[in-house]
Amino acid sequence: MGKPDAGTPRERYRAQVREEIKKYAWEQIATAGASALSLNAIAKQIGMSGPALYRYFANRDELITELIKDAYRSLADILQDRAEAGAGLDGLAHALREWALADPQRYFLVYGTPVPGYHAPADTTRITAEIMAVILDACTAGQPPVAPPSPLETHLDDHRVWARQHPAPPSALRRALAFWTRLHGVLSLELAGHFDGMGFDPARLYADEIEGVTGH
Amino acid sequence: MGKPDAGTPRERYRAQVREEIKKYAWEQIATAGASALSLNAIAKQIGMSGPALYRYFANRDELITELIKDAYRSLADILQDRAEAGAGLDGLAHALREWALADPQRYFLVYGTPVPGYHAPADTTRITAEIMAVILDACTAGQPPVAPPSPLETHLDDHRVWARQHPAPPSALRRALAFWTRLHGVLSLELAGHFDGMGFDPARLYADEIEGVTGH
DNA sequence: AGCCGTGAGTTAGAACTTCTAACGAACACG
DNA sequence: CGTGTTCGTTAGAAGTTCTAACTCACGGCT
Repeated sequence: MGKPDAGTPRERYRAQVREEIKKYAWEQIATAGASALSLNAIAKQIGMSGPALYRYFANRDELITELIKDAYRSLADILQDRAEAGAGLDGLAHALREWALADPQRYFLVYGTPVPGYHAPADTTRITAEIMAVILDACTAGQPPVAPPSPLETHLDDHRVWARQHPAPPSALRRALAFWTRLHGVLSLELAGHFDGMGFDPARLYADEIEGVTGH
Repeated sequence: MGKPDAGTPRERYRAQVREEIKKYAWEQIATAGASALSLNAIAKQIGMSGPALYRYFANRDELITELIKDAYRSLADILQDRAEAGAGLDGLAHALREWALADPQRYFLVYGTPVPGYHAPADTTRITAEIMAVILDACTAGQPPVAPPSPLETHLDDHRVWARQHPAPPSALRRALAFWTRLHGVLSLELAGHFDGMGFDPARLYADEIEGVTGH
């Protein structure tokens, strides 16, 4: 007994078509990138003519925003699942890489080049907070703070609005940021193809950066 | 006396118009991103009608490729200049950040989301080799290799096609990669606005990452 | 059971885009 | 002073997003 897919028949049909639209949208994005996404092409694939899609999404941007939200959501879910399964910082890091490699364009939808005017909706900022909380948990669990905080760590401790009540010590704040920025650095360059033809194995560089963050 | 702008009058005029096209193209990219670049709009700004631009660029992609090449070139020039002026690894890092902040969309043109099909022309890979050489120089000059190489460092030493005859020791190879990936990690997240509303100062995080790479 | 309003899908069309084709005119060169 | 290359033009094809107006069928209510 799956979830009863609550709602009126109309609502259920509507949700179903929305999902089908998004399915073809993902296919297009995976093969040609988000900028090449064409509503007309999607409509043709589904079998209805052009403007019909505007019953389901106000415009192209709203569809893309929805896809970005779904991408964020799937990343947050995976990280939360792994964390609940007892994964440490390195487990989360590997989960992140698997998620990214599974669909590079999905990664770029979240962490890639932003459109200058675009402002993320409130939902996504809430999801990033969820992700940050998982990382902060893992960073706090890592090791007790022993050394006196560095200047940057005290700065982070002074401006911890982004940690949202999380009781992580200054060193954990720093490590969470390192986790995010360093892994993103390796990952985004790899996915963008900047390591192509360089000879070395990106996975080993990634693993080494993980060690650097977790403290060997 | 500046360079005489060699060539026939036709060639000089042609080069001049090409530059004007690129100028307006950069303006559009800076304000709306590369995906919003419109050849028609550029033509209108210059004062000629649409298809005239196709005398100067075969198509939209060729114009963008040209802009990417210019962006790469300007970054390489800046880093080489700073290196010749005696800048160390930290000097190069700050130059990189200044270059990125001066025009975020230019940075994304080089290091941002790639179009799945796109393959960089041979020119740009030569320019990346130039950039890598400058960084490797600075990494080698840093400090003598004392400790035995880590597993990753020996791996990099075994696959040093990307270093192109550069006599950098394994530790310098590792540091060059850290320079690239870690600084790109912080920088790209900052430019993409992912730090917005988080409270802390990205410049301090960047400076701290520099210290991590240079070895305090 | 039957009405009937809401919402889905249609076509037409406006305003864009890139890019090709054919034409005229201006310019540099022999 | 011709002459040919090249530049810029207009026309138009094929694509895009998105609006407007119309039909029609489905689902809820009496």
